Amino acid sequence: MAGLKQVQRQTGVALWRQIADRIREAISNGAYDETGMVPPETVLALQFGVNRHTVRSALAALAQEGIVRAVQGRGTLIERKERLNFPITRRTRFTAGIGDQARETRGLLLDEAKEEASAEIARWLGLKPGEEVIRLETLRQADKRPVSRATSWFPAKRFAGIGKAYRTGESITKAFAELGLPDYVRATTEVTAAHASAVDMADLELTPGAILLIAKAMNTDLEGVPVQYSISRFAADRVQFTIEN
Amino acid sequence: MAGLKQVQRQTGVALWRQIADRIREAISNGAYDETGMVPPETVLALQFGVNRHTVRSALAALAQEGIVRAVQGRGTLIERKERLNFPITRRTRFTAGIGDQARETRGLLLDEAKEEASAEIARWLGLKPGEEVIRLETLRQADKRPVSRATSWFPAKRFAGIGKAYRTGESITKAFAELGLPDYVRATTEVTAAHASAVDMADLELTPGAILLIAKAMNTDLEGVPVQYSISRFAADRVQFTIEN
DNA sequence: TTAAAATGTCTATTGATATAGACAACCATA
DNA sequence: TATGGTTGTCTATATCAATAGACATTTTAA
Repeated sequence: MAGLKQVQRQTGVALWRQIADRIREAISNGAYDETGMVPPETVLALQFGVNRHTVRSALAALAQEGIVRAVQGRGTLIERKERLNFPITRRTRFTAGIGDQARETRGLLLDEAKEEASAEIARWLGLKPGEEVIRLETLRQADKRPVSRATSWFPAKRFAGIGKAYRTGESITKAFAELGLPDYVRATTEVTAAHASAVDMADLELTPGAILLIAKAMNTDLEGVPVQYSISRFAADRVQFTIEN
Repeated sequence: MAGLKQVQRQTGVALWRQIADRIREAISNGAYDETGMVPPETVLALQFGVNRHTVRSALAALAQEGIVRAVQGRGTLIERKERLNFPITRRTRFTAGIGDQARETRGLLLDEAKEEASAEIARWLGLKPGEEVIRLETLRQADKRPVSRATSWFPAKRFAGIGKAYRTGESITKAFAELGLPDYVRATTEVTAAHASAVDMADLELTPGAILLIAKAMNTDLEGVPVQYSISRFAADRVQFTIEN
């Protein structure tokens, strides 16, 4: 552990940020579960091969995120540690998927717009380019913590009023049900990862350099007719996807 | 586009690296396919709200990676653009999954060891902790470019000699076949994303700050008996996963 | 009560990052 | 062949990132 060069210099990523990222991940993976504390600053400095002040910068950033809390004389305590699991199945649903992993889940409608389908959206929804679609911008939370930002498109003709339905039910499943679609299935999911954009960073309360897990998904009704195409961005250090075959 | 603050200051990630990451992604997404060139430095500087010299640092980094090539008087040409698609299905296979997306695929055995199963590995493989397993460290390439680094565990009793079989066949599927297992299926896949470690960075020829897509997978034989547990790390800007339900 | 161990604060110095401006070198084309 | 557009190079300056050392403050436990 100590000998391994875990951080690199002159790469455009400050050492304190590389170290903060590694510690955040170690906490997520339960590396410090025995003590509930991060190792002392001097020990970390030795492990990473940097000055103690550099480690302090990293810990300050994590404290800013609310992940750790330093107590003079005692050490640096771990405040929060979470990684939600999302099953991706033929019947993938956000709220049901979280299940008992959170006490309270919410879905907030940030924006709603009716627009003409781009070539890509039209292809996914089986429409002609230019046909009307409704776009919803939603933010999903688990226990008041933002988990994902999603952009969804629906055929406007079939799902007029889905924005209002989502706002009251706070869930796509409920909104569909209210509009006369009791059931739907996941057809395809594409998963990628990327750095967060500035807006996603703000909505998901992330720090720069943070990673997003991105799921592009298409849902159909039971006849196989596309009903929704969505691009969901998840804070990568808070979730994992599970695919059961 | 121009008004959007796409980069942030004083975050521990240098502006030139943030810009390099965004341009690399834009190239991957085909944003500059019309011209085959990156916009002029002065235009990019305006778009990102930074000095032209900062953009030049970003482009120099991308040139170092072999993604672009600057030509004095003409502009900055796009050299390489790639994003492989990996279908994750009940019959997920690396080589077959790449299909015609690459001319040549290889699988190199970096290391092989017989060890006692940890609690986690034992759980995944349905063994008792301490039972012997074989661990393979492999590097998979497509057209000479590294695509993924994988660590795999196999029950040692059943698959003695799998290291040698992999070395000759350069594929898990072939190695299984040689050891008398003609077919196997993917049981579960867990997908996460994280920053690359120093060793993965070296093996996958990545730059710091780079993102990994991580797939933890368990394969079984047709009777449902676990035959392999693996942790594969993919360079996130070179691949995407597709899940068909 | 004391000592050890931990975090907090301050000063100083060096190198990397970012901005700014000016001009050279090169390419395509009107 | 002249011109506009583009990348390449140089100098200068200000700020951030990282190291180094010293010492204060707080907690825990001997």
